[in-house]
Amino acid sequence: MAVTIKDVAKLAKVAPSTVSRVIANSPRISEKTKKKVRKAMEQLGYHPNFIARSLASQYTQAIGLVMPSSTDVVFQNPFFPTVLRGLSEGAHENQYALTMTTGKTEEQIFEGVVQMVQGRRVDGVALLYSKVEDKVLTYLQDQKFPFVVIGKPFKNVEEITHVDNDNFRAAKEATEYLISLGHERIGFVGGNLNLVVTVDRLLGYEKALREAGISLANEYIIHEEFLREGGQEAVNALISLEKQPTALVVADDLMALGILNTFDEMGISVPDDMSIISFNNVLLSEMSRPPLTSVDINIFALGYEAARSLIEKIENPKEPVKRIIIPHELMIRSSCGQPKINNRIII
Amino acid sequence: MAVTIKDVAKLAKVAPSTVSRVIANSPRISEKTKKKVRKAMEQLGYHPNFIARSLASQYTQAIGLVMPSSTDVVFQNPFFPTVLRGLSEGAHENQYALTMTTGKTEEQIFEGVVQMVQGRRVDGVALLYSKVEDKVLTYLQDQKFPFVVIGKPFKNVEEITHVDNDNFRAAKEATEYLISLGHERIGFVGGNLNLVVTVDRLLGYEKALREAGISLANEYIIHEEFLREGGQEAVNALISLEKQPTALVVADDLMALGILNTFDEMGISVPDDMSIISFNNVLLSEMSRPPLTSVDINIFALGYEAARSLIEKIENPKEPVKRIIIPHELMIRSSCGQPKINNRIII
DNA sequence: TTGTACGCGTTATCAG
DNA sequence: CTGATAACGCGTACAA
Repeated sequence: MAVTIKDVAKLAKVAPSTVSRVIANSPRISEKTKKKVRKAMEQLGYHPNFIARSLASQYTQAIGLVMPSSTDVVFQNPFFPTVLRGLSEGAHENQYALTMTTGKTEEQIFEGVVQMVQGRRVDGVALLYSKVEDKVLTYLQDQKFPFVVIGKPFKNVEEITHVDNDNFRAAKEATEYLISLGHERIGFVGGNLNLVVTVDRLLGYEKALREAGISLANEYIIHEEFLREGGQEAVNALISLEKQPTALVVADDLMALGILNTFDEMGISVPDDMSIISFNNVLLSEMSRPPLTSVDINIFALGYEAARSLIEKIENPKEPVKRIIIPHELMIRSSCGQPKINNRIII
Repeated sequence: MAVTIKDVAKLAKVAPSTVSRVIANSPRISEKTKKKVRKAMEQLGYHPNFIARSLASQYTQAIGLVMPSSTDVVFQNPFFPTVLRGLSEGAHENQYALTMTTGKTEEQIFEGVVQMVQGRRVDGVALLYSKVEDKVLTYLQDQKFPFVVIGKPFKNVEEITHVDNDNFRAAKEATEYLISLGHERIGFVGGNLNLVVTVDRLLGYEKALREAGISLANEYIIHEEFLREGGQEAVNALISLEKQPTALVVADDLMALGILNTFDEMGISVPDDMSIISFNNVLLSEMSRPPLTSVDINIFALGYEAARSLIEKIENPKEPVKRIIIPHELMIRSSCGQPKINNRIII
């Protein structure tokens, strides 16, 4: 059996409770005994047992991460390693551990969350996605269990602490950028409409067009699952139109890659024949040909702030609901070509 | 406070220990009392407290995942979401939870592992990487703590349970494939030599050349950090050679993407002027232009089997050391062109 | 400033 | 088949 607080106490000739207080660095212990106890801990190679501590103190110093369905293509997105990194850093800085749960079906995920929460395995939960009508979210609200969502909650936005980008504005700006380049027939390719982020970006796109006096065309708006196949189908639909768009707002870098590919196979040149702007600015977006103009949403910060705000909420339950908006930034590369109007390049 | 085993006991009019046995589904409890107790649990919405259970039973039903340094570019690799998926599934099937730890520096990672292990937060640990001289690995061995590594351990291969591909053979076959296509000047671009996988693949490459009677050329072997910049520098070095290689074995898909890009910028055509074969077959390898011929190493299976074998080891400490080799498969796409000898395409 | 004693929610041992 | 009772390792009133 491992060395416990009692062993340390015995060696240091103090009571176990004293050792406990030294660990907690209680100010009511004299420096002298602290030194003595610490030396004993050192000698024995003592490490506190988190489990026992959790049971006694009723908190675990761990936060639970809920990932989207692992079968979902979204899961393959480089987005996740990056949020994880942010969450990990935010958690680490506050000495919190990370426990994650996934599942193939929604039901499995839900079960996993219930286990984490009811089993008291974690002090709080971070949802790494946001979709409409989410059972998990409702459950957490009912339980009044501390949680934060990365992305914008589908409803009750005012009551749920969340970390998000202003995706509406980001999409609006992206679209406006295309408009400023002289485009008027602009298409939108989005992912699953169940994801709130898709909706937000769609709305921003529409708003920009409306403000510019460009009428919306339903056939310019397409939704496909993220990634490769999605890209292909989207392109086919778009290309078969009589009046083809000259530019595309694509809701995700990976999907944009797929689209880029399909265009290439069809001999359609990006950006000469078609401009593309997308979102997330994952590492790959600068590795494509042409490199993608993409809206950087600062994924790392999303994770980092999520961890921080969640921990804040855990440690101070009275903390008010917060909405943290991470700034975005348009990264201009080559997929929209040089700025031009009437085919004349502007300098 | 949440509902406990005692509350259930009271309602069902039995002793707490009986409830505990019902939870464990002990065969020594009559069906009648089981029913009665279960009904009470249902009524009260009882969920067992994992923490308390862990303390009493000395096992946590959780496994710890150790990721490589989060600052490392490797971390961005789509490899990780996929192993995670495998691990998650393997763990889930056995009702194990997943706890992860990362860190910016090696020291941080090490600390995290010590916390997990000594803090008794997990029953076993999976290392999601394998590098030379790893402090973490040594520590786990010293502690005789159950663990498994994904990849091949640097040393003591016979004493460490691990899940790996036969990267030596995979690289040999990949190289042989290029040779069979008529190539003789074949370069190798690998990542960090601290990673065992890099070494294995390099050795396989060399073996294939030797067996084919092709002499090794040092200037054909390049090591760069994975990913974009690495690709560029590698290409520059290769291109400036008097006798340029006609084909490249690249140790990672992402790096191959970077290389592909650089070639494109330089006006060098893949596969016409240069063939490329790489490893891992991540989703992106089919999305590049040209789509990459890549060795599929079945990343999901790596994770899945790692979880399974780790859990096996946890639940049966006498389990012998195991080496699990996941089969690989060459996915032929377009980056090596059509098979040809002496410039004549074979059909 | 330190020690004693109890409780956290379970499992496990030992009677019965 | 079931019920007391004692751990598990630590935190914390309360007492000293």
